[in-house]
Amino acid sequence: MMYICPMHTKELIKGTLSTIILTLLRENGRMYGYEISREVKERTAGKILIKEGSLYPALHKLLDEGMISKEEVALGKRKRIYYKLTKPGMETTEAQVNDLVSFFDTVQALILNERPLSNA
Amino acid sequence: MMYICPMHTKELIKGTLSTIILTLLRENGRMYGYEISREVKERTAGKILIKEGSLYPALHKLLDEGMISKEEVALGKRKRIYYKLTKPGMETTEAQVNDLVSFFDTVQALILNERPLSNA
DNA sequence: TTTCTATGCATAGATAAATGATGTATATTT
DNA sequence: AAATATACATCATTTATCTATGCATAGAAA
Repeated sequence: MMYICPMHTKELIKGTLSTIILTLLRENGRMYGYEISREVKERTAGKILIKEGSLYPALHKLLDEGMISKEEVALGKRKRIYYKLTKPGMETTEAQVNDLVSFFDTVQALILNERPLSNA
Repeated sequence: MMYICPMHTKELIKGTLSTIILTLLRENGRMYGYEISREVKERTAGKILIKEGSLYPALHKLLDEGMISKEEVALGKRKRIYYKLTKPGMETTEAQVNDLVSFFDTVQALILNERPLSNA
């Protein structure tokens, strides 16, 4: 059986991943990487699949930038790394969400040819 | 005076440009590059600015892929290159718009925490 | 008339984000 | 016992966009 993959979601549109991660952390308090990827898959009905090769580097980058902090937890012999937002991270999350939604609105208005109200 | 540039629109989120070009061509029949960049700037109130270094390579790629055709027009001593959609280009435009809007919806639902109706 | 701005296309090199592929390991289910 | 799920990691590749630069004509302003 073949899975028809939408073009734009094949490669996550660049710029959305960090915002997705940040908002999930804001919502859930703390999460670990694998958990994030599961939740995104579940809540988007499999439409968005974050690859490990994208997720872990993105988390490391957010950590380097001071947006999130980490806490390692032992799981028997395995480890799990929980992340949560820092204070700067909370502000950045807010800004990024506004920015992204605004961008989506702008592009949608353009491609769906929704003219400004003044022309309606 | 300083211009505060939104993060995500600084670099056009990758994946949106070709869709923008295609929809404008569908709407206007035929357009040339410079005209496309002007119209995008005008209709987005300057929020989206397509750079020449992005626009012309994108047009050439769409041409190579057979999505658009070109027609060179002499303007005195200058030239202007008009593009219009091919038949495959029309179908692709439709598909890309649906795909992009769907992706936007999915991401927005995720980051704005709009749960599926079944959970409401 | 000179100069600045707008029009118009083009390309080479840099950047960066996401992916694919691969690796290691433990835990759980079948 | 084998397959699948959990859990993190990294390297090399891809590719879309940007920056910077270039050339050239047209029109407006000074």
